Amino acid sequence: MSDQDQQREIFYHDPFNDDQRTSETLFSFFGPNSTIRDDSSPSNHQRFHDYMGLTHFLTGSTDYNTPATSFGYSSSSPQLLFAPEGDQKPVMDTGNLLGVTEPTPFTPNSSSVRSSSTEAAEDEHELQEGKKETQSKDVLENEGDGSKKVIKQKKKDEKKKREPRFAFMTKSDIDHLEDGYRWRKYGQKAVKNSPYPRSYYRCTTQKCTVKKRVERSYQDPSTVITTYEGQHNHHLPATLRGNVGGGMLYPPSMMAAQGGSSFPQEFLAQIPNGFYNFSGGGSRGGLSYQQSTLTPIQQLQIPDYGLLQDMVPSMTFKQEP
DNA sequence: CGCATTTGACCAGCGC
DNA sequence: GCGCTGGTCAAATGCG
Repeated sequence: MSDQDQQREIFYHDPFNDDQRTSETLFSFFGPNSTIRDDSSPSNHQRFHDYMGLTHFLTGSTDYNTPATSFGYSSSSPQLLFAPEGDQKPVMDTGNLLGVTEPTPFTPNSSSVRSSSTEAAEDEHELQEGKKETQSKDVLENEGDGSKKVIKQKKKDEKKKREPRFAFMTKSDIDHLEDGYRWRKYGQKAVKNSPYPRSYYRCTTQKCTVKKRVERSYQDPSTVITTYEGQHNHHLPATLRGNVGGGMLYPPSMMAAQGGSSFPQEFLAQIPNGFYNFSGGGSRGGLSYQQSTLTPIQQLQIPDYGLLQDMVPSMTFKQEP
């Protein structure tokens, strides 16, 4: 994979609006001039409303499964690389917040544009998902040739199913960021053209099929790319390392948000002046999590929030049958 | 002892 | 058809 490919991996853009939007501040409510807290601005209300669309897309509208539970609680910054599923793949990516500047034009149904490793990997992953399930089914059910066609069709059908999935990038020394859930590592693979392996995790909660992949960007080793797949069908583990809901894992400034059901708003409100890099962290041992420090990521280029306005409704539509 | 991690093997999809 | 690749499995191992 070329460097270009690697870069593509982390900056998909709105397929419909790249040519219409200003290049200055995308995702402006996270930006340096963020006014998300300014309730006096009607436009901000609108922005907020739209963000909730995004949130619901990500979470399937389950409060306990907000993106915040995935990245807000981590010890690193939520630089959202929004990777919705579906053929259109309108991936809004703030991955280029990390110093990548040129927006990548997105053409719906354009496999060439989609051919990032992340995207491809996700597709691959999804295929594997269907594969794995059908694998056993094949063994159990496919005794004769007659059923092969049925199995194939099954695979096709399953291929269409996509778990809600999103990715984000964080600046962190820690590969596997705490997010409040318990994960079991079930695999690790070397990543092509990268010295850093990709790790595969599965939620340890029974009947929860959520998975995540964690890999470090070889271009920026300080950047961790985390991809979540699926939605938790449970709340945060009650006794996670001695902390209810893993609450102690997060900086006090984030605590208010965690307890509430309307976390996304509060979570966002907790992030003043754009994306931040939560450095510091804590001990896995239990209560010894120290308060994270916040350091702004200077090289951020915040995407135009207008992207969201146009993207979210359709994405929400796609994701919530 | 129970649980998590490691790691080599395996499988299927894809491109050539 | 073959090789490459990503994703998963599962036995072995480590750890508290």
